Amino acid sequence: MHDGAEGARTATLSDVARRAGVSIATASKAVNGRSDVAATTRTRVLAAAEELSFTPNAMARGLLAGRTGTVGLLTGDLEGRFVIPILMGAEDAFGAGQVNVFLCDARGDAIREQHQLKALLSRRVDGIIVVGRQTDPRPSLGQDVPVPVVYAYAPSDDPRDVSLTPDNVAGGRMAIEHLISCGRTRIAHISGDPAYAAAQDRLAGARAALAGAGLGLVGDPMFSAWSEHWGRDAAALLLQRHPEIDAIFCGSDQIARGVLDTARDLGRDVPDDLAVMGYDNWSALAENSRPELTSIDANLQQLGRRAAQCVFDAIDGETTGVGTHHLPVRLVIRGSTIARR
Amino acid sequence: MHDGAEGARTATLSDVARRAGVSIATASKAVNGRSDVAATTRTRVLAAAEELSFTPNAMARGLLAGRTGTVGLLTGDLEGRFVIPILMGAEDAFGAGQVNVFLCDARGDAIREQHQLKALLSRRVDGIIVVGRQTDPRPSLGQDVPVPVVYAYAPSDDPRDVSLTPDNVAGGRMAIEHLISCGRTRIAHISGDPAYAAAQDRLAGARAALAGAGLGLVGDPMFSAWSEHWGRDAAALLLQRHPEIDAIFCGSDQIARGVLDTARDLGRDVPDDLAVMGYDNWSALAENSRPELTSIDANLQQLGRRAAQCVFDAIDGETTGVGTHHLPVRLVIRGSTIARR
DNA sequence: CTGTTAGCGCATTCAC
DNA sequence: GTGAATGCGCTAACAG
Repeated sequence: MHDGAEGARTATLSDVARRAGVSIATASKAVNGRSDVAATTRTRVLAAAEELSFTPNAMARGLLAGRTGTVGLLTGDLEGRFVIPILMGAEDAFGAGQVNVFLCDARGDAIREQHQLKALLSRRVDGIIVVGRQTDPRPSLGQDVPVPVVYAYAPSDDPRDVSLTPDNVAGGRMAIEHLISCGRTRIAHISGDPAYAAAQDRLAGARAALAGAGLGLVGDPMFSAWSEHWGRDAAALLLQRHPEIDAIFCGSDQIARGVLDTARDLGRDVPDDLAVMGYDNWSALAENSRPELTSIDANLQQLGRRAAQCVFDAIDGETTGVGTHHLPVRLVIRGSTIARR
Repeated sequence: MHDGAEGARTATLSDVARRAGVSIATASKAVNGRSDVAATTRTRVLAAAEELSFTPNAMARGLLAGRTGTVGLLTGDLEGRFVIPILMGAEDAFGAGQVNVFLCDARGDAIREQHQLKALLSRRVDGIIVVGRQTDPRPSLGQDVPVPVVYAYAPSDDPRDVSLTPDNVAGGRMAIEHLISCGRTRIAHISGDPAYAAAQDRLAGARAALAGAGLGLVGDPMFSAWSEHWGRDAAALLLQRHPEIDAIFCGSDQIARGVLDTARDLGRDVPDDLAVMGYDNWSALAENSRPELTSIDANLQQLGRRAAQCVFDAIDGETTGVGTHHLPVRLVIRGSTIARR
């Protein structure tokens, strides 16, 4: 039980020193494994520390060192599916290096974000990762933040900042190349909100790949919402208008799920008669459909780790190239494009 | 840009004091809004602070105060869908009270958890929330942690600890009561892994509600995995064996999605011919099915806030009752149990 | 090898 | 009202 009012504060180094019968300085050296301490003294100190369950005060340490061993993770919206894997990757990378992470959710509010930033700076974090929920550029925190800042997923709108974002253009290209390699030539595209850079980038990649193969999209790309409902409705319209279609590249797994639903209703066999691709590789959706969904994975956890690495490097003075870095994505093939046998 | 090597360290209070031509003590009082400072002096100090963009060092403050204004969020698995809303709720509740949150993911490893705990204590967090990913009891951190600990979602196995977990028994009861109120009497149950307390608790609640209405479950409850695939397979078997069934209560939304799929294949109309209920109210699934899923919501964000409140109270010495508290859940009615008109 | 001294940045006595 | 002094817990110089 933690002590409420009475004595027993948590032990300090001077408690340990007193109990071991040495000076504070010696105790410090012993605890920190410095070499210039007699072996016998060291064991005595360590024993005392153990008995008092001494834990060094990281704040006092940080005060001296000028570094705190903490970083801030500033996110606009924890709810977003994409933020979590990035968070995990970053926490993982930092955790291995004895760094702890402050989590701040600004809830998409710029004012709140300023408060959080202020709080992080007052905690003297050694660096900050800003995680957005879309791949559209977001406002920079500015150039006068006294610690390194790295933007993940949503790049900063200031090219002087360091930003890491998934390569959606490459993703669109890979998707189409995969479909073509499966022998498909009459390919349509159903995506989400056209205001998203992600939607436009994936389409651009898709178009480039099609053009490279001397092909074009069947019909106009269809944009609306990133939802299953839209996927169903769009597929119904599309398949009615262009029954010759042999593949649909979807802008998200949710949309793809809807497309699968409609294909089933219309008696179109997937993948033999119609190949369907998703995007995001959201396993809860992609691995539970009938058939399972081929998709593009943005390697977000990896992206989080890379962001952490950039912050580390920047803290050590090694400056990562500024600007927006587009990180590679990955094709995950499942039954919706290639029949299982 | 943050300064790499050269001068310009972040300003300290003594910088502010010097610039304002006052002593450190006076500067401190002015900055902290203490009353015993002349108005003119205060404005002068504040101006100086502004010009130097002075940010008080929270560590130095914490060193004096004995409190850090930080708490640890120790989770076994960030991947889990259930921990995120809890995290959000807690972060939200703390954020309002000027507290910052350390996020630690132990990745389900007990050793790692010990390390993380040690790190949090060394950072002198004022309290800790332990978030598990299942509602099964988990090992206690022990009674000798020097700060208050609250367990969220996964309760501690030690009754002397404070634990907050959703009331799955009530959830099961509410589900059945809703189905009965919809006029259903031949109700079956398909759930996930029977080793989960959640599965057993929901079933127990369901049985109690059925018994209260003089009813029983049709067939044996079916257990396997928390997946859509299982939902599809189980429903097929169930509806073949017991075609008279008029409602299926599912242990998760994923399972319910599978059940809906099979119902469609078999030509059973939902909800007229067959009512289907999910559990968890996972909106990505529940709001995108055809029809949309009635489900039980565990109010996890609320649970996170409550956990934060408990930690706050404990820090202030007000001890929340120890033991496991079962927090209320909520019925969310959609088209899978009541036809839209 | 060990202990003494001097701060890290700040809030709090208590004299003036 | 204001400022000099004290110390939170710890580490880095030195001096013994």
